Amino acid sequence: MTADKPLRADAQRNRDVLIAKAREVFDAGDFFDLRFDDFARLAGVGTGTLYRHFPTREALAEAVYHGEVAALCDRARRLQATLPAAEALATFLRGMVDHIAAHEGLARTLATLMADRSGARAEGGRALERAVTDLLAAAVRDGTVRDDVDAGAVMMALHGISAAHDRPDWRAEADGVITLVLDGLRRRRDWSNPV
Amino acid sequence: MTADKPLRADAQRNRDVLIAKAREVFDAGDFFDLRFDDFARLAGVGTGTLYRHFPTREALAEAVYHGEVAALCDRARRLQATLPAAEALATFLRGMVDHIAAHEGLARTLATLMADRSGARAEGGRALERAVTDLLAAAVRDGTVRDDVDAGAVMMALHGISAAHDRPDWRAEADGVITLVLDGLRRRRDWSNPV
DNA sequence: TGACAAATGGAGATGGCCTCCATATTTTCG
DNA sequence: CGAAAATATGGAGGCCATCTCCATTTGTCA
Repeated sequence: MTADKPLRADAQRNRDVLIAKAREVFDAGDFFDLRFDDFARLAGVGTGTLYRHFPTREALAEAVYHGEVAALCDRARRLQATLPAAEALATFLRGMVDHIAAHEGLARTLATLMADRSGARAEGGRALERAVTDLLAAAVRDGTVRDDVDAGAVMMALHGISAAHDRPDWRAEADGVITLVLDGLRRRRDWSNPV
Repeated sequence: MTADKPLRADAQRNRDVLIAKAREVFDAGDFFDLRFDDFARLAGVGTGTLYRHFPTREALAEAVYHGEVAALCDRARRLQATLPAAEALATFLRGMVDHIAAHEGLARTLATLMADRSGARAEGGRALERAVTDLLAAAVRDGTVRDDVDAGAVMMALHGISAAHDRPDWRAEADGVITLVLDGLRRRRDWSNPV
């Protein structure tokens, strides 16, 4: 999938600088006040270079998004390797809310730029869903989480959280949703499914 | 709020034509393939007229959105006046899903255009929430719906539904969510809150 | 009906987006 | 190592969508 061609050293360097600068500007929420050409200057490259690497604003957004997703998946894997399953899941989800809260501008900018028919968005979503599925599966194997709920539900909750960013007290509600989800997932003796 | 100034007759006519044509083009999903000036031609007015009424694509989107919200609120009020409360609520929510399903292009276009800091979006959301609140309150008064859940939860569900439009079998899932919500709202004898 | 106000439309200025290519840098190979 | 080939760079300039401006038309009011 990402096996295109090995980039020349300087090209790779420029590409990385562009993505890093983009994340920075996205996060600050300043991206739409900027001419695309000026963004090139800001990153210290010529416009030609910018356009070769990223033909459109959207392409740039997709690259940033891709990196973000990769980092999150990585984090999920690391947590799963070092913590008990249930704890790994909880830590990951709570961390997700922290992450969204800390990078509101980034989330908003990415959402705006990829609102229209972005294959990358779907692909990233799937990658994240796979990571969550793994976390869940481990917890189910542990016996700490019920086995009749799949990752889709959790993903919808996360999606809802990140989409509702303008709610007055978003943070409290988001934490509430996560608590609800974690609580709901816990395996327990109940009326319909006695353990 | 909308008490600016009475428009001259021809101005009002042009404005209406523009909004109607915009809704049509949005719905077909063709809006982003169009030069803004060409849209003016398509609606049968000069570019000057277009720009006087709607300085930006976003302004046009907000006007369409506003109309859409007004129609939905109207529908809620009409249902509330002619049906038993619980039925009115159910019909409204189901109709909401139908509406979103039938106007996918419109929903997508509006979401794209108003993704960025749109006060109109927030305002429309509040108007819709008020309508749902009224429907709920009536049903609570009837005794057919529990009284410890507010409209916010329902709004989040609707929001999630309209945002997840690209899911493979969106329709089934959406219906599922509505069923879940309606079911959850029904007043009943249960373990924690005996009636 | 006349006079004033409001609205129109489209020609043309403006300025952002993107291409193109002469030059510079990296890599490969003798 | 040095030269040739391959790859990448940057920014001047063309192109075209966006938006403004105003001479003309249309509606309103007395």
